[in-house]
Amino acid sequence: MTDVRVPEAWLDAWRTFIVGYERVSCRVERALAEAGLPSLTWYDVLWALRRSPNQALRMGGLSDNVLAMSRTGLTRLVDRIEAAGLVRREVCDSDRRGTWVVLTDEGRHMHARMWEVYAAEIERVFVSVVDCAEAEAFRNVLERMSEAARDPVARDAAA
Amino acid sequence: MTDVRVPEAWLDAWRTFIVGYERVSCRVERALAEAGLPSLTWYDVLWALRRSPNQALRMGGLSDNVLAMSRTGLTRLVDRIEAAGLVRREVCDSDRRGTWVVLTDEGRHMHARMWEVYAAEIERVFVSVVDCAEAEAFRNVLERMSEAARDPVARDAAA
DNA sequence: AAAGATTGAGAGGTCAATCTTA
DNA sequence: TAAGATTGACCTCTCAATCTTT
Repeated sequence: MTDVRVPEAWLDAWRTFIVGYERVSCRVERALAEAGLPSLTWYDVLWALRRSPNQALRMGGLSDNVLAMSRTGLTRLVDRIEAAGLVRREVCDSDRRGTWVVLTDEGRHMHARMWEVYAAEIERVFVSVVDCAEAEAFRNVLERMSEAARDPVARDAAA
Repeated sequence: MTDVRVPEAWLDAWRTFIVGYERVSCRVERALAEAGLPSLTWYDVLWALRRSPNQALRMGGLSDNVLAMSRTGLTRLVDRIEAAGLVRREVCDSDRRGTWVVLTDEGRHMHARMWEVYAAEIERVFVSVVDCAEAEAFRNVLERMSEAARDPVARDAAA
């Protein structure tokens, strides 16, 4: 169960990380659902577009922003979001292989409504229980973890 | 984009949290897959059983341990893990409505093999980049967040 | 009637193969 | 031939309905 490479103190923190993420993200999803709004997956797409130059991105660019989703999955996701009228696809003139995904007015409005709910939850589960110095230390730790997770998985590292 | 309720410093930390979790969990999944081992979902089940009194739990008890999965989803998941020979189901004598899920020897062995790989990744992305005091502060923050996320979503809070 | 668990139908995801344009 | 994006087949998860036992 234990292992010399992962001392108990770090292991406890790791478990709390996994469980904490689950609890917190489930809570946000629940709040959105109860408000009759789409899920966080949709939010990620709307957010990525909202902050882009012309509130538009090509599928590839969108894929870079929406983690935890394959390119294929993103195609299906955009299909649904487009069917809901929140984005529209446009052919890319400079490179006709590409497709632009453009945020519509409805999409902008939906993003705002979702942010209302999302922000309220972030306030409750994070801002209200963590002071500024703690938030900074938290961010700092997570940035190092992200960085350490970036490089390729080391196979036969000992060889 | 910004909101008075969520100051920029906290919002940055929140984004790093979401992205960091994704990166880190993807890396662990990748390491398991490349070692030809099952996913973290299976690990959670094996781990919960491994640490239980008789290395056995009823479906309900298992469901409490395996977050991020509905009761129904757990039934299907256990179907597959059982088909792989890592657990077996047994009727519960004291309450014949219930089902025991029992860890097999193969299951114990698989858990150990998976932990090898999992621990190596935890070491790389967490232990090696965070000191003990930081890990403790990290755990502390996440525990407060978990706690804040626990109570029911507040509807009509202002009413 | 309620609790423990499973099943059928459907939503959403992935991989490999495909289509189109560069 | 390679790159951008989509499609087909398949896998996994969820909700509502169901079956069995209390």
